[in-house]
Amino acid sequence: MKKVSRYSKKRDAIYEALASTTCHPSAEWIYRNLKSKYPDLSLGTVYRNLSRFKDEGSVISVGVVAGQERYDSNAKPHPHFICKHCGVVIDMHRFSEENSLNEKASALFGFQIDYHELVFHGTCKDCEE
Amino acid sequence: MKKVSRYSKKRDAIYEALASTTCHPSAEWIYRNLKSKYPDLSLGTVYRNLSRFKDEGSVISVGVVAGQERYDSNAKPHPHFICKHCGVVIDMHRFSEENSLNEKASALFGFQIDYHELVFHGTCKDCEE
DNA sequence: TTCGTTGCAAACATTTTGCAGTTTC
DNA sequence: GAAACTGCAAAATGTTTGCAACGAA
Repeated sequence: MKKVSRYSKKRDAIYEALASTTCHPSAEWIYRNLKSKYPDLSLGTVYRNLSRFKDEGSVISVGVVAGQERYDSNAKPHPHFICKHCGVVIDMHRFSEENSLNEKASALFGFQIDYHELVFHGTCKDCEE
Repeated sequence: MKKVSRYSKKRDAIYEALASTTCHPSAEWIYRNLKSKYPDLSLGTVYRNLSRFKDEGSVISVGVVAGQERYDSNAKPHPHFICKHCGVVIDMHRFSEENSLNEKASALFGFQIDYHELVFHGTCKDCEE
């Protein structure tokens, strides 16, 4: 019953576009980014593949910013910072304060916890003036 | 230039509906909840007032769950748990592990941080079987 | 009477989907 | 050749908005 996966040049390109930026793009950003190289690319294909990546677990969603879902090819959860002015999404890797949060939360509340999201909101350096 | 605020029975009812539940409802949930008591209530009014509450700071957004924005009348940020199966959103008050996260993040990265969101994802007790 | 608030429906923006044609294997 | 994949455009979904009627001060 399982669907066999077949190679697709565009799927590779979509993943590559996502993996080679740190800007946590939206589906539309990826679409515009690839449109010049693949003029017949369709937005539906971008959505379909992003959805597939999420199912596979190779891509995570950073959440919805200004109405658009934003994606991250770094599936290992890590904190993010979102600027309330320009909407930029910035990784906060080295910030590993929260390694044990899941266990603590699980112990306290008894939920079965897969992962957590930690998102800081504020003003980025470019928007400070 | 500032708009004077006038009393509105429906605005009160919308806030009250939000404040008297712990389910972090969507706009549509509030609409359905009030529809029997206010048969001529319109969904646009719910959205308009929720948006107003957010601007005033009396309500915060918990984020978008399954395509719908979810609201919380407890404007003091606190962690949440979201079940990946049924979408229930649960407060995690007593969990205050993260009081100093903002300062730490600010010191490390230099951003001006207003607040953060901490959301755990997993399976709630009802969906475990 | 003024002008903030609402209902309604149309407009909007993002995402999903059906289908026929294309590509991979 | 079978079935996965895609383009396209239509549909679905959640939210916003314009406008005339309504209601609070």
